[in-house]
Amino acid sequence: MSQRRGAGGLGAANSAVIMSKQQQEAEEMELRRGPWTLEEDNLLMNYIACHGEGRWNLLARCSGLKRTGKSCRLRWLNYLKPDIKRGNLTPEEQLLILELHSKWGNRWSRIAQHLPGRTDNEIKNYWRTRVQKQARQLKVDANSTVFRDAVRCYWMPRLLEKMAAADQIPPPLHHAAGAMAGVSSSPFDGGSHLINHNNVSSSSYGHQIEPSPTTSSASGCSTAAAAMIQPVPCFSDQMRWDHHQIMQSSSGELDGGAGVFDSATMGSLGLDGLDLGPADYEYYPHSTLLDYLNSTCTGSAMMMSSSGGHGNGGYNYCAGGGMDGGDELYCQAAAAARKVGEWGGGT
DNA sequence: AAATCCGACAACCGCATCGGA
DNA sequence: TTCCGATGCGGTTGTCGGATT
Repeated sequence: MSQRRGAGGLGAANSAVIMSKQQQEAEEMELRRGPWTLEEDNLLMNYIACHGEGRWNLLARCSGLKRTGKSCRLRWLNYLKPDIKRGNLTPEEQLLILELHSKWGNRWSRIAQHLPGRTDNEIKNYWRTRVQKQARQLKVDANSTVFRDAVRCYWMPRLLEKMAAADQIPPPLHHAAGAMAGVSSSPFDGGSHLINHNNVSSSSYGHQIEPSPTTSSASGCSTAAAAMIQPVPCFSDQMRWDHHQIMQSSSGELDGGAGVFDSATMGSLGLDGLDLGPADYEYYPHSTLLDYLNSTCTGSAMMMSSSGGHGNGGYNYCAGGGMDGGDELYCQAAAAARKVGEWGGGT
């Protein structure tokens, strides 16, 4: 790393002629680069404990650290700060990231503001290593409509499923929880009345959510979902609204381009990134994201294979039949609405 | 057991923005 | 108004450790 850093990020043409200010500083002061040592961490923490955050260049000069102010700031914000949350991202956090990214794009710091204890760097890495990997394997652009909708209609519901499962909602009900992310019979009721029959009060997100008239067992969503919703008002409404738009659109807004994905890709995908446990397979006729995409592309055949039974999966959103071209990519709405009706007792 | 591959993460870079002189 | 330093942001890459061959 340090070798590359030694050459800096300068273009080859410039590097021989122009020396950046930072490089000059580095050479003059023999600034350290690369991984931080324990001693450096201690120095930084002690200095901040005494003087507080901020004025990073001053800190760098006065603390005895042979680092740039930038480097000190980054080390503190991304690693040493006491409220940094460690460990894997929870399904709730993943879901939030997916949703917020669909809203804001690569505004990592903005997204991070809604995930307490998580840094923009961590979120960015998650996106690149998990989400973009899926897109690469599917041979679609991560920012494409196709992929975004696949994420929304396939990935998000499963994350919601996991959250619901964590709340110990029985399978038929947590199917409905999954469906909540994908569809609704109206933009704002989201089928949320279908779940949380267990009246669970705990939240794996780490903060307690007071039951409200809209999140109670009578009409609310799962508590985990509710917890997730808290930091971002309109989150669930936006999601449901998006799907309402999908449902309302008979022609679909996709312009195709996805086609049917090849079997090699399909075989390579598995459940990468989704982190589902073995028990989850029982309920998912679409075991992969690619599966989902293919099903939306190939129209009725796959979709209808599951249209008959309870408990055989809630993600065959395709209404099937009567679609052509790009429409086939976008067929989850009607069937899903019916599924929601089934799981929810057809109310 | 060794070599290679790959995913995850930490860290750096350049550029943009902000605020004070 | 302009300049300049400080800070923040997003993109990129090196390193490390575990998995696979």
